[in-house]
Amino acid sequence: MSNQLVVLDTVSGACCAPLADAALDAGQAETLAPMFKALGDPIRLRLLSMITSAQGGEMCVCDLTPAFDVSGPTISHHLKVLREAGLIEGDRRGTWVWYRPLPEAIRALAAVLK
Amino acid sequence: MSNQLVVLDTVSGACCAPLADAALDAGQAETLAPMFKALGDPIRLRLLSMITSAQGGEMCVCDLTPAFDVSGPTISHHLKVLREAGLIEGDRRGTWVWYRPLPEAIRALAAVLK
DNA sequence: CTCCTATCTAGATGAATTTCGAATCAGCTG
DNA sequence: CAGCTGATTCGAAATTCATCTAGATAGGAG
Repeated sequence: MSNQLVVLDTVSGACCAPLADAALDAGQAETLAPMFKALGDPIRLRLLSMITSAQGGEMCVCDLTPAFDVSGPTISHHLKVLREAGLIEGDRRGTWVWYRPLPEAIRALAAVLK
Repeated sequence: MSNQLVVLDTVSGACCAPLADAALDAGQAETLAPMFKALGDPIRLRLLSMITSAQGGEMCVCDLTPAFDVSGPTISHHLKVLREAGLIEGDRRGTWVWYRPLPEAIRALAAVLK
């Protein structure tokens, strides 16, 4: 049941002390960096903000794609990056795919910064 | 006196509403993404955490470099990325260069995430 | 002034990223 | 089943990135 490599507690969303309190060790940095990296693109940042602020708590790809000047496959790629970073999750419901945020992960990032 | 393109208020550290409150516009995303991108590397994340948690509020490059397995120029490069992202600043004092965090910028990122 | 140390800059290289069009897959509808 | 629409995957091109070595620059010590 226990996981020996828990760095990000998916229940509490906790991971590490705030930056100002203690330096991250290499393992914590390896866990957190890919999450920040996923936010390091303007399209992905807007995608996450649209999904996170959506009323109903989730958003259809069909509503995300037309908000950008890039192709559908490119949006799909960026959503995959956010998904693999553990920041969002999505599921198909019939014709459409809906994405919602994973708030514990986002909270963990916020906690490290402050 | 007023600046028409202020996205990040360097006095208050404010920038944008939390992700959950409103979607970022393209301009805000273009401003914030490079800052998150700078955090998207494990070495840079550790550098920032070491600098930010340093007692005295600043840290010498000579104490940062030996904590990593990469060459001096590589550390110098990563410090430059953090500097250009507006997350840290540094100055030479005699032989050594000292870096300290820019807390308004870090607070702005934290505010967006929560 | 000359040497030594700390840091940064320049240039090169291999790996990763962004993006697209084409092809594929999932599920509806007639 | 055949055809349509939404979304993802695939493969390729252009760009960016992390890292190194070598060399430059800044400042202190003899």
